[in-house]
Amino acid sequence: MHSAGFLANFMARRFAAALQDDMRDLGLAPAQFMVLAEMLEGDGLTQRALVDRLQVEQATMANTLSRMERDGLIRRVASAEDRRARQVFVTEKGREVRDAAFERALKVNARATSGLTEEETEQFLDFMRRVIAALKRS
Amino acid sequence: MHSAGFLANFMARRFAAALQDDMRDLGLAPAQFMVLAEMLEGDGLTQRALVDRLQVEQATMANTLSRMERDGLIRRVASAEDRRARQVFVTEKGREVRDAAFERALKVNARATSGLTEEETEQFLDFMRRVIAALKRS
DNA sequence: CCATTTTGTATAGCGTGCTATGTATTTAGA
DNA sequence: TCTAAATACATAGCACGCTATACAAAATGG
Repeated sequence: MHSAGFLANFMARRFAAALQDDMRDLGLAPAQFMVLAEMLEGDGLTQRALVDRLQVEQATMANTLSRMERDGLIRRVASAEDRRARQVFVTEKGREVRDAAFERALKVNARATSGLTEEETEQFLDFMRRVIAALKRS
Repeated sequence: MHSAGFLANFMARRFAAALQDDMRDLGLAPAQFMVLAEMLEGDGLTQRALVDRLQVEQATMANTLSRMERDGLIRRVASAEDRRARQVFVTEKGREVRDAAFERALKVNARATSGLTEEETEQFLDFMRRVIAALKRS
């Protein structure tokens, strides 16, 4: 019925919509949650480090961080070692929101794969990784 | 390493990037290609019909069609039977661009699944459909 | 037949992604 | 050392997705 590309796009939009719905009351958008989640085990990361981990372009991250700073979820502090860089710190509000959001994100993932067995879910993740690898730019 | 949601998002972006790269010279963006492809077997569809087929919101489609009309890929004509509706027709330029784009889209899909066997690819598509179904709004 | 509801589009406003570009700082190399 | 390259970030501008809203036309129900 539909191509792999179409399904991939549609599935990603369903994931984002589910996350957005579940986090609506927290005032947290999907990409913003990813940033907070990435700093669960320590903040103070530079924008560059977040770009590497979350696999988005530098400009995309800069804009997402601007919105998060505007909303009081993070603070950006000029780095002492490298004056070009700015370290990102999660605010108290950011931490509170993250805790609630994290559980909901786990549930979305669980719900998404609720129609798959454990083994199928593993295969599914593996397939996605292989497709991503195959699409790496030449 | 990454959740299903993260991988789904990343994979969809890789698909879109691959399509965009390959169609850059045609001046055709991914969502625009989908519209043209959907009308391969006959145009004159209303915006509503395209929304149903391509599974995006009505407002998203309206905006995409506006850009396509601006770029001379389609024409929108007020419907005779229903004066609310506008039928979408592919222009000559749209048809030319579509023919070239279609082959490239097939190649992107082929490349994406080149690391999977035929059977794995079938499983992969099935998994995505099941995940999409599981994420349907309640 | 007329009022209400439904349907088809358009628009505003926003988040997220991208490329391209500019600027400052740091690093490397001649 | 001093210039050139690389690096970190910001900004502009665009595509595309969404929700919310408005409006006109069609369909429905009393």
